[in-house]
Amino acid sequence: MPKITLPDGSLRSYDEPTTPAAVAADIGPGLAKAALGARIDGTLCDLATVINEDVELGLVTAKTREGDVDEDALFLIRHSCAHVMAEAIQAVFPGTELVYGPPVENGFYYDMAFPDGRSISTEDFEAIEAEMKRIIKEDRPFCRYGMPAGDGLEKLRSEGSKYKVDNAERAIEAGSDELTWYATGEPGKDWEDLCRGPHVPSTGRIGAFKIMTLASSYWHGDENSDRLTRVYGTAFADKKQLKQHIHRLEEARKRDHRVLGKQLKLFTIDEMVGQGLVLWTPNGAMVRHQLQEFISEELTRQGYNQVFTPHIGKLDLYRTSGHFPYYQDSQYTPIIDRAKLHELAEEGCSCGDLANLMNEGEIDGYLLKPMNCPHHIRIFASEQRSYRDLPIRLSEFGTVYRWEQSGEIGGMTRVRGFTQDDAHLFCREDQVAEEVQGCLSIVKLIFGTLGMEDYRVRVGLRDPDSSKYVGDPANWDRAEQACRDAAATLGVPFTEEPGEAAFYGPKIDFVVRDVIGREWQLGTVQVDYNLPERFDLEYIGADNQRHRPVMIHRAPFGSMERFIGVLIEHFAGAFPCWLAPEQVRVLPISEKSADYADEVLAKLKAGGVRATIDHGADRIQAKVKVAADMKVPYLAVVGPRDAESRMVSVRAFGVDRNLGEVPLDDFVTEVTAEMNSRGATRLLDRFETPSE
RNA sequence: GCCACCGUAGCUCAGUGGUAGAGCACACCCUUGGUAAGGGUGAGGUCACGGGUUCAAGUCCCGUUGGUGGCUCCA
Repeated sequence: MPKITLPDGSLRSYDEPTTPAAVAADIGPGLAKAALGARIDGTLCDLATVINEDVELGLVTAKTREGDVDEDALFLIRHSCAHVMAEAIQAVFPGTELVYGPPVENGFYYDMAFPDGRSISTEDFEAIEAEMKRIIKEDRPFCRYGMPAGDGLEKLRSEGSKYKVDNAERAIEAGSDELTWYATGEPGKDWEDLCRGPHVPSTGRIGAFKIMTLASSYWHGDENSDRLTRVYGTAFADKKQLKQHIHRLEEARKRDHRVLGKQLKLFTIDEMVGQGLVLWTPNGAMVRHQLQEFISEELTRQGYNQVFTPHIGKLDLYRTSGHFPYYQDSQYTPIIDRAKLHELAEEGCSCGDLANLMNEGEIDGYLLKPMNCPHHIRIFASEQRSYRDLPIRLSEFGTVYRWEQSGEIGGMTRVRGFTQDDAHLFCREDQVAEEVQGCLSIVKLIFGTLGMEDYRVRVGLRDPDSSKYVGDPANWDRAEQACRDAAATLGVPFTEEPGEAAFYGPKIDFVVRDVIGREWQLGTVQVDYNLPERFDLEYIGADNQRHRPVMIHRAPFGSMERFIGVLIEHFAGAFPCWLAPEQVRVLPISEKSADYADEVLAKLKAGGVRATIDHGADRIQAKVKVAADMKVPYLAVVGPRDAESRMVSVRAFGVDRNLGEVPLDDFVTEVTAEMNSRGATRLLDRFETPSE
């Protein structure tokens, strides 16, 4: 006699076991028709799930009662669409083995193994989609049936799919005593897939779908295992939502930093120079310069000392730090003396021998630095240090080089040479908490000034069951607490992730999303008990004994490349005035105002404003359009009227009208004030502007 | 590195085996116009690179290189 509580609090009683579908039908035919699935005590289920006890029941429809897209509905639709796609692909490519097909953010995928020699191309999408449409039109029910684990495994083995057997074995290992299948139609007759569900009631409920792209993947994510083909698709409740999704992808593309980087001439990447090596063109270099200046000023205020170190260092340095032996795969190969190479070649030394000689330290060479810390450590070690000197905070915009796999490189977010906003703090154990805290205050300030609130924070803690960590557990506890406390002060969501600490210390990471939804790690703050040990660092304590300092690595914005890449997207290329490469463009109405326009330009430049002038023969409409294309924050339009009254007519990026006339001197003063205050005061505040 | 797609003028792109195109940008001329593109003329290409098939290749095939999406990895 199940009693069912609905989301509005109302109660329905049944004399015998029922299903969400039946409850929906009781409530009304509209709901029965719209329901795609159910939430039973919060768990997403099929509409056909039998209810034989008291539960809280919610029915899943395409839209929530507030009218938003229901994420659970999308999950059901996409998961179901993955089945339909798999069936269609098997129909078009007989012999294809299925591996795993889950819904993911923005869609779904299905990993599959094509029969020998067959491969799928985007040209096949049309045929597959046609087959999918046919299956959807047939509106076949998704029918679930189960079997005891042993019998189910037997069935799968007899069918001969090693991947599905593997999936089942994993499910059983995880504690399932039953395996379930979903047939698209009649079990035993129609297509089916091992699946725990849930699904929409029938194929016809998949409103709109599209196969998006192909990728390769590895079985279990292991590159030494089978290579699989991954087919990505997406599905929505209706065509309109699908269309909106595709439109959003197109819009996102417009603010992609790679597109804007070209359009606004911020940077270029030249295949002649090398993959993943960013050339900062003047506009981008100016943005970077302004940002570095901002960061540097704050670091000075916080007691950091700036240093400069070279781009290479001896191999032995990185043997000591551990970078060379442990992270060889992601380094450029070492630089070895030419004469030495000739000599070895004459002795018949092979490449393998050479690698061994380097690994064993028999020959030395130089490494393009993969990290800045060893250099900074040697600066610390260059003098005897007293406890009174600590903390010592050495900062550098330090350029490092890493060998990333070619398929990974892209734009400014993943590159092979990049400049970190790096610093290393050397402190006493009792100073760790305060120093970690200090590292975060700059993050707050800079993210705050830039209006970047959309980031998340991960606190990486040690895995309590592992012994791989170096350092004293009591110190670890304190350092972990310091990281937690510091993260809490940021006022953004943070997660604690046990097991995610480095072996040498706990850390705090900052993660942001780019315009196409990919997550990127920006900065990090890491406590390190390992390197001071490896380099035998010490200071003299108040007790006149030698002590080991603790190191903190911190690069809160990660790299200038990645950070500015993300920043370009954050502002959609429209930088605030203080960061913009070109802050003001002077636009004379005609040649008659050329002299006055030149005077305006000269005054702006004298005030330190990055201003240009457009003396072209175009009409003012064209000049405004061209300046808007470059997203110049302020336009100073000057014509005979302005010259007469010694004013400029102001127009601001993003405001589609002439804001009005401002006396020339006021204009210069206010733009300068805006620049110098990094946007704390704005010229725009002078006008009544419509809210953006 | 793996899979798929792509690389044509400075930029964005059209061109599906038969004499390389458009818009914007650029140069010159006309226009001197008050807030998101006035008009004309012109210059600009080893169709990423290397090989092959063909009477004929931007177009088809192979290789290389670079880009994009994804996988994997990430101090």
